[in-house]
Amino acid sequence: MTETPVTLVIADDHPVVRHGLHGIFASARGFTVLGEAADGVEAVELAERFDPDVVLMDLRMPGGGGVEAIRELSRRGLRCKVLVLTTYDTDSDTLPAIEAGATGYLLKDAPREDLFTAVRAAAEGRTVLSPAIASRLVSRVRGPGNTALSGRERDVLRLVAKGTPNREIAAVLFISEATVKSHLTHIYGKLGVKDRAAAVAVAYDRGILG
Amino acid sequence: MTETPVTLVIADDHPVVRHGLHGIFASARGFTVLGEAADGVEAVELAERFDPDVVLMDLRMPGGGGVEAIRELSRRGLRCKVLVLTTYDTDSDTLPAIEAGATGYLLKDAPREDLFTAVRAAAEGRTVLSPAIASRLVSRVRGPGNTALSGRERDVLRLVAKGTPNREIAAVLFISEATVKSHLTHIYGKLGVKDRAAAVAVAYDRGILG
DNA sequence: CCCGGCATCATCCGATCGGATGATGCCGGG
DNA sequence: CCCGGCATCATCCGATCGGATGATGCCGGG
Repeated sequence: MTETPVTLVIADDHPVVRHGLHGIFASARGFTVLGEAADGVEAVELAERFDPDVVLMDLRMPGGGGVEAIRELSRRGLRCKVLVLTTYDTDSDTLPAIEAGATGYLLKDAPREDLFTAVRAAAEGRTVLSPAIASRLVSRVRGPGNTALSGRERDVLRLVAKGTPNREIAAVLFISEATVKSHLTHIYGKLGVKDRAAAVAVAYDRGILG
Repeated sequence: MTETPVTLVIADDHPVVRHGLHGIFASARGFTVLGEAADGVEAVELAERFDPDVVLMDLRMPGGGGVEAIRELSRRGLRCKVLVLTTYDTDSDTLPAIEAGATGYLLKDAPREDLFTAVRAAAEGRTVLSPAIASRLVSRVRGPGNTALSGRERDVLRLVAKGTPNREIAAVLFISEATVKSHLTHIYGKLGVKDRAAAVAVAYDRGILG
C-alpha cells in the first residue's frame, strides 16, 4: 500500500462546515487538504490550480452553484472526482448533480469514518451513494409516476400551483384550454395522481416545484 | 470590562458541525467550550452539569429534538440562554423554538464574527435574530396569510394534498362535506389563496406539509 | 418508413368545487 | 357576560374540473 495521501479541496459557503471538514481531514491519517473555496467559481479555480484527487462540493452556494461548478470541472477535463455534500437525503439537486458528473454523495451528518471511506472511494473513482439516494435513483427508474415531466407540462403545473384556473393558464401560455387539460391529464398520469392538488403535492415531494 | 469568557455547550448531531463550531470558538478570545452533545437529551444533561452561559442548539436531532430540549431547559429553570442553530432561514421550526424559549437564532452559514457577536449578545440575554427570521416574525404578525392553521384545518389540507375529494375527506374525518368545505374556505383565507392546488403549494412553501 | 412522445385542438358531460349565506354550540380571554 | 375562534352543519348554484374520445402535425430514433 502506498502511503500517498488523498488530496482534497473543500468547497462550502458555510465557514463552520469548511472549518469542521478541514479539521477532520487534516487531523486524520492519509488526507491532505489543499484548499478551501466558498463558492463554485472559486472551487473550480482551486481545483485547476492544485489538481486535487477529490473536491468536496456543497450544492447550494451563492455565486456559482455546485451543479454548474461540477459541469465546469468536467468540461475542463480535470481529473479530480467530485463528492457532493448534502444536508438532507431528500435534496432535490442530487440527481442533476449526478448527471453533471459527480462521483458520489456525502451526507454532512455522516460519522467521521464514513467521510473517510467515502473520500477514499471517490479518489479511486468508485461511486459513493447513501442508501436513501440510491433508492431514490432506483425509484426514479421504475415504479409508477417515474417519467419526467416535459417542459410544457412543468409550465402548466407551475401555474396550477399558483391557483391559476385552466382558462387563465391557457391565456398565459397562448394555447387553448383543451391543450391545458390535455397536459394536465398527462401530468396526472406521470405523477400517479388524480387531481391538481395532489399533483402539486407530489411535485413538491420530488423537488419539481419549490 | 471583565475578561470572564463566555461558556458554551454545543449541541448538534452533525460531527462536522460540532467540530467546526468547537474549533472556531476554542481558538477565539473570550469563549470556553464546556462540552458537546449529539442530541437534545444529552444537551440538557450537559447544560445541567456544566451550567454554561449559552447552549448552541441544532433543531433537528435524532433522539430528542431541539424544541423539546429547549422546553426542558426552561422547565428546569437553568440560567443558560439557548441559541438555535439553523441551516436555512426558512426553517419551519424556528417559530416554535422561539415560543419554547430560545433567545435567538444563528444561521450555520454566518461568518465567524457574526457567530461571536451573536453568542456574546445571547449571553447577555439579548435576542438575536437574523433579518430574514425577524421579517418572517413580522409577516407572521400582520399581512395576508399569517394565521396558523388549526389542527382540523391541517387534517383537511393533508388529505387534500393526497388528492382526496371533499366527500371522502368528510368520510375519513367523520364530519359532513359541508364542514369540509367550511374548513377549506378558512384555509384559503388564511393562506391567501383561491383553490386547493394553491393551498397545497403554499403549505409546502411554509413547511406545513412535506 | 413507422412509431412513440410531445404539443396542439375540439366536443360532451357528469362530478366536484368554491362562494354566498346563515346557523348552532363550545370554550376561553377580557 | 360578551366576543372571537373553532368546529360543526345546511342549501343553493354557477364555475371549473377531469374523463372519454378522437384528431393533427412535428420530430427523432430504430
